[in-house]
Amino acid sequence: MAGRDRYHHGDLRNALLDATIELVRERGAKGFSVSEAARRAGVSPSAPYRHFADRDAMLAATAQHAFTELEARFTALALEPTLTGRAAQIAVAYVAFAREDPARFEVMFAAGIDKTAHPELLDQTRRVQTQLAKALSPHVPPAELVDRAAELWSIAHGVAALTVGGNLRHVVDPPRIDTIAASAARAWATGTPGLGR
Amino acid sequence: MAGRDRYHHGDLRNALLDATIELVRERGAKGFSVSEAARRAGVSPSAPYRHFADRDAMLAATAQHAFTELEARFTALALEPTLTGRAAQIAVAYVAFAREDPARFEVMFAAGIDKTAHPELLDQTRRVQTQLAKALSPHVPPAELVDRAAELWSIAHGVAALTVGGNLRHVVDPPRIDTIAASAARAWATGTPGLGR
DNA sequence: ACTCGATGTAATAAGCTCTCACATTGAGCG
DNA sequence: CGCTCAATGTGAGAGCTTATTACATCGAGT
Repeated sequence: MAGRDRYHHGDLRNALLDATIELVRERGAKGFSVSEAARRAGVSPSAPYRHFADRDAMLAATAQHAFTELEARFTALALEPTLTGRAAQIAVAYVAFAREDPARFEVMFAAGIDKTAHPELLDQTRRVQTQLAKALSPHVPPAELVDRAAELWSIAHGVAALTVGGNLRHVVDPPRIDTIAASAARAWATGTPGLGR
Repeated sequence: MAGRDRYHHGDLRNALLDATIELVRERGAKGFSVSEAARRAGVSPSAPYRHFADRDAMLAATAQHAFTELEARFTALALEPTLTGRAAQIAVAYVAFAREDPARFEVMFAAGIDKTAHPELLDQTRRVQTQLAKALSPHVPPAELVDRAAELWSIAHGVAALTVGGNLRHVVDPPRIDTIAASAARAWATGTPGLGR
């Protein structure tokens, strides 16, 4: 509770981050505004600027939080033993992550944030790549790991991005999306030369 | 030439579309503004509203133009005979299209346009899907065509989106992107059960 | 008790989207 | 040849937004 109507909010930064993702859910990244987030947190329009450099920084901080959630999702997977099993498992988990909360995914990849201006986000993309490489490592020659991980990421990301972007809407209906992700990943793993199973 | 300083521009709609894509190239979709586009076309800030319902409609019209360019790119392909050949060829062409002019790709997929509010764009997505299905049709059982085409699109789109979004920047360097696209598509085609080559 | 850094406010400049009444123009018709 | 009308462009303005600046308030330590 922490008594309302106090001059100092107490946890404004987090309140603003909550308001941000909520706003993106309601109106998309385009519809997000610093002012409205401040309004919802019950502070003046200039208060957020004590905690974030600018509008983009608020979205970037939200994106970073989303990236750590994705990271956790991956580490929580009980990886299957085979390459095809893992590939499908990872792709399905990635797509599920995106579809559960499209706003999260939008902030990470389609909010127009310049990642070179927010190095912490570049770091997060490296971590994703690293996690995928680690999952593949038992089944892929070390020299190919980077490329194979990028390929798997691309497959999962492609299904996720096209889906949440509404580009497959009149082509594949939602329940079948998981099937598409699993099937594509499985075929990729099966056809990947060099090794696997 | 068509004499300057005339009250009526003569081809304002097209001039605005040119200004739009140019602006997106310079500043991203987020940085695009109706006012600036009008300024560049040499008309008042309200003139564009005679040709487009709102800001989104300008971006949507630009996106539609981009979709027709992609369509043309596909029809111009001299398709290879094998499934793996075609898959790689299509994926590489798609990624090349995205990388040649990332602004075009951004407007199509990451400008935050609500495609359900612009049915002509939904149509365009269906046409992409259809073109891919047609390319795969000789090698894939009809019952699977829709899903397989969506899978190939996802693979190509994943590589393209991650790349132009800067998410693979510190992982895979640009020249190798084509390799990734071709390799992923080839593996997918090779491992796709049911048929192929 | 006092001070000081952190956090919030008020006021404001500048820019944007979109609307509405009005101006200008060219094309077709009598 | 002259008129009218629909299309196209302008000007002014309402209401929003981002971001800055000077000022206010508060709590944690000394």
